[in-house]
Order: sequence, then C-alpha cells, then structure tokens
Amino acid sequence: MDEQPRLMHSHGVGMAGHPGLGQHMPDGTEGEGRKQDIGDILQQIMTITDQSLDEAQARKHALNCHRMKPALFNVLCEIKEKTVLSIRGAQEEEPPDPQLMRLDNMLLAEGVSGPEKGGGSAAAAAAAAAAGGAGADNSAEHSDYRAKLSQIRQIYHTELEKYEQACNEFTTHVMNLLREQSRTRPISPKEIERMVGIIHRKFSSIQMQLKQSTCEAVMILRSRFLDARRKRRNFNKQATEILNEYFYSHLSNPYPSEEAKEELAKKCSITVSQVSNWFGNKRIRYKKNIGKFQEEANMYAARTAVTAASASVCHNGS
DNA sequence: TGATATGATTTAAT
DNA sequence: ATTAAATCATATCA
Repeated sequence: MDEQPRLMHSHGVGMAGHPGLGQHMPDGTEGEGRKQDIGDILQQIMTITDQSLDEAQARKHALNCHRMKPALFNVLCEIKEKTVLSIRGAQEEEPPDPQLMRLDNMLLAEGVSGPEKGGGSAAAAAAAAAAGGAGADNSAEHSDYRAKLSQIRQIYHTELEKYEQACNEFTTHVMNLLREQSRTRPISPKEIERMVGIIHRKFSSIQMQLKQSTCEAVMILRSRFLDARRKRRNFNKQATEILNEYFYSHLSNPYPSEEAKEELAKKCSITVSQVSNWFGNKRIRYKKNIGKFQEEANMYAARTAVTAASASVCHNGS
C-alpha cells in the first residue's frame, strides 16, 4: 500500500521538473544565478494577480494532468494522515452551554421561540383563554403587551432565520471550496467536519447575542407590563354589591360553582378568575374577623330579605 | 402620611 | 384543579 509513494519519493520526484534550481554553481557565477532565480520568482509572484481566471484555471488543470500528480498526491495524503493524527482529538467535545440553555429556556417560557401563536387580537384572546387556568387574563390590559411581545418575536424569528440562512450559505460555500481544493491537497472528512463545526460555533455565538438581546427586550417589556398588570384597580361599586350579595346569601357555603362564577363574572363585567380571587379573599378575611363584617353581613341580609319579601309580595299579593 | 382596604400573586395542601 | 393562608402592592381614607 505505501510502497508506491515511497518508491516515487526516493526517486527524487522533486528534481524531475527543475534540474537546475537547487544546484550550486562551481564558480563565481553562483551569486549571479541566484539573483536571477529570485528575480524570476518575484516576477512570477508579482504577476500572479495579473493572471486571468482562465489562465489560473488552465494552469491548475495542467497541474492536475501532470503525470506525477497522483503519486505526489498520495505522498501528501500519507504525510497529512500522520500529522492529522496528532492534531485530531485536541477538541471534539461540545458541552451544551448553560448560558445558552438558560436563554433558550427563557425564550421558550416567554413564548418567543415556542410554537406560532399569531399576533391578532382574536388569537391573543384565544391564547389568554387557553392559558387562563394558571395566568391572569385581563386581556384588555394585555393586548398591548402581547402586541409588543409578538413584535419582538417576529424580529427574533426573522433575524434567526437570516443567521441560519447565512450560516448555511457560508457552510456550503466553504464546503465547495474545500471540495475544489481536495483535488490538489488532501482533505479528510474529519477536517471538513471540523471546519463546519467551527463555522457553526461562530454563528451560534452570533445567535447567542441575538438571544441575549431578545431576552433583555422581553425582560424590559415584562418589567414594564407585568408590574402594570399588578397595578390594582378596585371593582366598581355595583360589582362589589353583586359579589357581596351572593356571598352573604350563601354564607353557609360561599363557594360558587363554575357556572355561578361565570354568571357573576358576566354580571360584574370581570373575569372568572377575578371572581375566584374575590371569593378567596372574602372567605379568608371574613373568617379571620367576623365581627368586623357583621354590619355588612346584616346589611346584605336585610337587603336580600327585603327583595325576597317584595318579590314574594309581588308574586302572591295583588 | 400612616393606617386600612382590597385585588392579585404565591405557596402548600388536598 | 381548587382552596386556604400568607404576602405583595396599590388604592383609598382620615
């Protein structure tokens, strides 16, 4: 297997084309000859840039067709294989960056990198309804937030796609280049792989910057809107009366069913979770200090009694 | 301005 | 998933 190259090598392949190049002149003309050679080489180097692409291509082709080319190439391959062994294994590990994972998780949690949800108000409302169990759903306050979030999301995706595309383009370009070069110099698949890895790492570091700044934007948005979301506004008097009416008329079991909550929510023009919140707060606060609520309890009891009585009268009498 | 009221959120239990 | 309980953060009042 390795007989051939060595054989070729030992026969002095390098001298075949240029017998006089490395020879010492016996007399004083040595200096002259050297100067001449160097001048030639310099000249060649200087004219390289002047060569047309066709010319370069032709030269390359000529080189490829040279009868010694396969043999030379084999030698190169052999040498390469030996040296590559020492290079390889330097760094193949790629532990997932915790920082990147954190960013990814956050973007996913914020719905920036998750499945598409659209930006329309209807879609936003649907999303709010879907997430209603756990999260708050005052969608009127949220629509602005959601709009801004989807804006961020869109920018993020376009940028990400752009990077992805650029990365792919660059990779294929480099691959083509390497493929082209592999005709004149030995390139192992491992090397190509390594190169691709390097490119991907570079691009992913750019992506990381994008993710970083997106996270920042989301955080700012959150701090602005989530706090606003927390800004409390008292229910209007009518709503409170309706809720209190229900509470005190069901004082023995102040746990409205899902349907009852929905109805109350509708009547008070608040959400079901707000109704749940209200009853949760009311129950615990009532229980904690019944005395304090006695007056209120009496008032509502009286009122319901009156309405009941009047209803009864209205129904029975006259 | 401090005390209190009140809606929202968090935590833990079921 | 619903609730109690504690807690947070603001609104309102005196």
